[in-house]
Amino acid sequence: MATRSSALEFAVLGLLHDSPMHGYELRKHLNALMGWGRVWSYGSLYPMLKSLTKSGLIEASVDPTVKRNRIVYTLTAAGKEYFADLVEETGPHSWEDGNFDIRFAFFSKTPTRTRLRVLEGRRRRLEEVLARAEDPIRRSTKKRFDKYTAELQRHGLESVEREVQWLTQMIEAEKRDADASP
Amino acid sequence: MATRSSALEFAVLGLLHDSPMHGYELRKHLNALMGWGRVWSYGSLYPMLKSLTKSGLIEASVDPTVKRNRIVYTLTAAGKEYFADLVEETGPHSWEDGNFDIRFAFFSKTPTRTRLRVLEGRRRRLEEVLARAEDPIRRSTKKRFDKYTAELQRHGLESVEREVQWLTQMIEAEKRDADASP
DNA sequence: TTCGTCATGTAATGGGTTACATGATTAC
DNA sequence: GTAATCATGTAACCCATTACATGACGAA
Repeated sequence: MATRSSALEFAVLGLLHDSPMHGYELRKHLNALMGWGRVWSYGSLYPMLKSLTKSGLIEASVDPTVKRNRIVYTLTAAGKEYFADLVEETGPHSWEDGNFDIRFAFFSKTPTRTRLRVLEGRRRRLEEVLARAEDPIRRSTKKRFDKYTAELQRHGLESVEREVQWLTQMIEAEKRDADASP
Repeated sequence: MATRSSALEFAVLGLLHDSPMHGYELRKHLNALMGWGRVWSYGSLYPMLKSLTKSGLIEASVDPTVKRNRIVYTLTAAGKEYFADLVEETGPHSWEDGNFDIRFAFFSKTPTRTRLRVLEGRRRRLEEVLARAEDPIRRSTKKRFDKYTAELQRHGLESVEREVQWLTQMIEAEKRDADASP
């Protein structure tokens, strides 16, 4: 049974799902995947690889084809199982809020049903944010904001609205796909 | 001389700049200010208030008008000075990247020149992100992404582009204001 | 031969959260 | 009288970063 794991752990397992890699390579892929935001340092990556090895989710081996000091990590059967469990997690207090981007990045390894749960869950929570912000009771009692604070608020809500729209598109696409294929 | 402080510290000082408050109240304002994202817990707020008190940047006092167990904090002269220093910080390795939102939230307490530096700095960094992403050399050597990863990438870049546009608007508004007033 | 980048790691620190503990006050 | 919210705090943990340290390999 998989319980809340860190973003990095999830990403490492997800990447190793495709093919074995060594740490340095892994980090490059990691940062390419997430691009703009989110950059992980070696100071967190290498200890994570050690810890995952110790718990048997990945396996370390030295690549014999190169002289270089490379330690290649492979996902074990237990690791695959664990990752599959993580991917299914969508409970209300799950870690999906702050790590939606990573979850989305590994949607190709996520069952369609779970994909929909994740997308709809996020949309629901964002809509709650919008509802709270537009609540007339709150608005009237709320302290007056200065020019910049108000603009920050407006811009933030606009971003949230846009993401809701995007999520809706993604959800519709998922549903079309689900209908099209058995 | 003020060096890198935490987001919470900055926000607390900024809020107390307006008026004295007690912890509970402070947290509500904090979370209203940032709204959607960023929520701080008491577990970080109260220790921060203690530490700021110890370093003399804020002053604790018991509100005599209420029986309630309230400790009201006031920004000291040293605290004002320190905050002013923090607000000026815009160096390349400053903390402005991950905390742009908070800096923006307190723009009304930031000199116009510094405001422009912060806005333009952020725009420049975001434009670098776009440039890297659109670099044809990188694009050709880059590993093929699956459907979802590609969409994540696309959506991320779109958001960045939109923020660049927004920043440009903000910058223009600042310049207009600067021209209009002495 | 020197510079960039590949490659792996550790120790100290940071900036928080979670869960817990306590109790007063207000609204129903 | 009881539930919600006001109000303050602490201890343990978490997930990461920063700065440092080491060294091999390839290209100019």
